[in-house]
Amino acid sequence: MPKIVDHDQYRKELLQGCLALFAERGYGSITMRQIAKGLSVSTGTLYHYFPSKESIFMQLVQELCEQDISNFFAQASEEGSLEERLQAVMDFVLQNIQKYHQQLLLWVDFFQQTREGSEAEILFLRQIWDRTRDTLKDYLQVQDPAILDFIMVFVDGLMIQFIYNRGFQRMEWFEQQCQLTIQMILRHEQHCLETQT
Amino acid sequence: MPKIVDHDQYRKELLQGCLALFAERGYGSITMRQIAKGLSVSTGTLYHYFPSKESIFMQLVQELCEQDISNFFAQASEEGSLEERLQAVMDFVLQNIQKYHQQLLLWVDFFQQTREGSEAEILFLRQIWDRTRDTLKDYLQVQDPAILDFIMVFVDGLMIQFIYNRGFQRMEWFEQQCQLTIQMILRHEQHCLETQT
Amino acid sequence: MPKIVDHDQYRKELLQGCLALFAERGYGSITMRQIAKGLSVSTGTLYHYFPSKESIFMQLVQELCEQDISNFFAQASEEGSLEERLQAVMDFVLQNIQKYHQQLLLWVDFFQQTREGSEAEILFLRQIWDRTRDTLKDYLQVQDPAILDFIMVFVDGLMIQFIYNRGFQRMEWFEQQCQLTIQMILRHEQHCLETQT
Amino acid sequence: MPKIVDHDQYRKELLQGCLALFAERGYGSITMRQIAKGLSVSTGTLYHYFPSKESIFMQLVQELCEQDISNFFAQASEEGSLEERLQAVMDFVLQNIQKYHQQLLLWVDFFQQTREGSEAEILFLRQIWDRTRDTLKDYLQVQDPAILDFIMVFVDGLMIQFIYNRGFQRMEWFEQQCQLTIQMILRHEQHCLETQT
DNA sequence: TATGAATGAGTATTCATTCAT
DNA sequence: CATGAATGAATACTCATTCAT
Repeated sequence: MPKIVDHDQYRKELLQGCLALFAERGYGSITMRQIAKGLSVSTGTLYHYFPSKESIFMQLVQELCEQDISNFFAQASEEGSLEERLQAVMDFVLQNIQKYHQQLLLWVDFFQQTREGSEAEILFLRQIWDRTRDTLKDYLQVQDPAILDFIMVFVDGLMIQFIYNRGFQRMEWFEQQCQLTIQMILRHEQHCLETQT
Repeated sequence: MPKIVDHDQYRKELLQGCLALFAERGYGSITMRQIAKGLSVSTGTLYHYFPSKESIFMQLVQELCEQDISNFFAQASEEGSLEERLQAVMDFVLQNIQKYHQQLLLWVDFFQQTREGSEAEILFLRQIWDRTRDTLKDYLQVQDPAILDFIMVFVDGLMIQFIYNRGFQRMEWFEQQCQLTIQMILRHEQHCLETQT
Repeated sequence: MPKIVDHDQYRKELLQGCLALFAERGYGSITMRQIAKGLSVSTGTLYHYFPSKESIFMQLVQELCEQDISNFFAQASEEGSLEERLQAVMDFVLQNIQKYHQQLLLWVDFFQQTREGSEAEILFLRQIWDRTRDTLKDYLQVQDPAILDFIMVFVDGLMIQFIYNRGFQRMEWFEQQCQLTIQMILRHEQHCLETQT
Repeated sequence: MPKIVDHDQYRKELLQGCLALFAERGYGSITMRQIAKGLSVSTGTLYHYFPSKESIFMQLVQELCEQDISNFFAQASEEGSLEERLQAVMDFVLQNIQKYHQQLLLWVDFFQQTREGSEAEILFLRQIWDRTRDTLKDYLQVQDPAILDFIMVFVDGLMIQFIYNRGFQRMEWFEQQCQLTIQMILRHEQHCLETQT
């Protein structure tokens, strides 16, 4: 009988601990020793659960994404008009803006690091991105893919603002931008309906 | 390798050479040896002009901002309707997407680097953002500041897409997003005019 | 002006120092730190002169082989009968038996290490081997390639004996084996001449 | 994985399994985890039966010698002329070249390992060599001990070639070398008989 | 001024070994 | 007996920086 440890469960716990560490120092800057120390395990143990630093990152991205999606559905009502659902999405983004801003930093850092990297990782991340988009599509029930992409572009742009301004930007500004965008989308949808008939 | 007597002038020339190198490999990944090689000087010479790697980076960011951002909208024609001018802005962005994407990368690197840094740098970048917005405002003659911010958010979001997709995304996708956004803005402006009266 | 060092000359000096270190501990067992320490330089300096541990080994093998050849010709007379020249070869081998035994260990160790290794290294060593054989061929003026291979097989076998017996085998035994082999080869050559006519 | 109660018996079975593993990857390269995996046991179990990696290796060498070497010439027919019997020996060597090449590798590994080791192991291997020579002597009925040693030197040299060339050398080359050597020995014996009378 | 040789702590990763279960 | 999680020192190699020339 081995030491009683739920390998998979413990791996996820370590992953959770990694989020804060990566966010704090960035993918490129943090070392495996620092991660191990931050998690209060040895480097050997770290490698027992993850084959490489890159793997930690990959698994972390996946885990975060899955959490995001389930967190969102735990909070958002599946009912309501398009406007209400757009509002729910934006509310969720604004509530988690701190967290998403960290995630964006992580992603960009990673892309810097693996600039000439193998296609496999890029495709993997691509899939996660696609999954998020599909979830968004199902929730909003918007048919036009361009609108979905537009929303995600907008949210990413918002994060960049958050980075640039490091919290100096007032929260109201973000809310205002969201309202503006929601109105624009609604008007666009309205217009499409009208021109169709 | 020019034999320039003016220390400061030569320093700036070296800095110019660094731009492409940093953009190509990222601050974290490029080594001093690679920079030196890329500039066709020895590491010793590099250290003669810059006290450290971080110093090169900081000076580069500053230099870039000083010369580059102010020219953002210098090219576009001052004539035409709002739609034409929005189109001119988007065309300009798409034409220079490669370049702005590099700058965004540099800035994110900068923020990673100065994560716990002094407020001075943040304010400095803030000023650049404001200047860019003012230029945009003058050009588009749009009164609503939220719209201007929205455009900049959108452009930043577009850059993030460019990073994520590393050229996998077709150019048409970017053009489509721009058209969508232009139409949304025009419709918004139309709506504002109608409700005002 | 750089620090005055003849890069290539110093590299060869380091290489000389490596011979003893490799021979003492084996290619697989010795570490780069130990090599650096043994050469009284830092690991950084070691990597300044050699790109990798494998490269040190490769260059060492080449250097040793070149030295062997030039040492041999410095000693051996180009004149004389086949018997005298065979004798010169065997004398040279026996005189350097200690050294060759170390080299053989090095080679075998290396082959163990790079068992699944890239073809490049194997081809490189192959070339060195071929060069030795060509030199032997020119010296002995023996036309039959099988005889040359036979001599090299015999010498390698002798080294294995030296390893197995670690000097317990008396020197006379080695001399006796050499004489036996020389006589066999001469008799073979004689026979070939007779049957040809 | 048999469930054997006899500790010692099971230990020997594990040892048998180790032979292929060591031969395949070499003492230095194989890890305890790989050995454990290859034997379908856990590392803990491995350490239950053997105190260390080195211990496995040493016990393996001993076990191999005990069972393998004595069977070296058991297969060959006891009838026939000297030529036929030499041919039988060479055929046997060539048939088992793969296996003996592995054993030679193991022994060289052993010598690398025990470079500064106790004399006991060396004497032990010496005995094996002597026993092999005695078996060869009985089989070939050659009186001259130098010839017997010569044959063994030749066979060892052949193995070294096998290692160096890693299968690149065609099998015909080995056969050719064997034929050459047989002819040389026969001619030598002939000569001895002639000069004796 | 300019060079590039030298440094050594630092990097991701491996591995023989231990030990709680 | 058996397991495999845990350890941490060790590995090959890197890199910002220094400094003699």
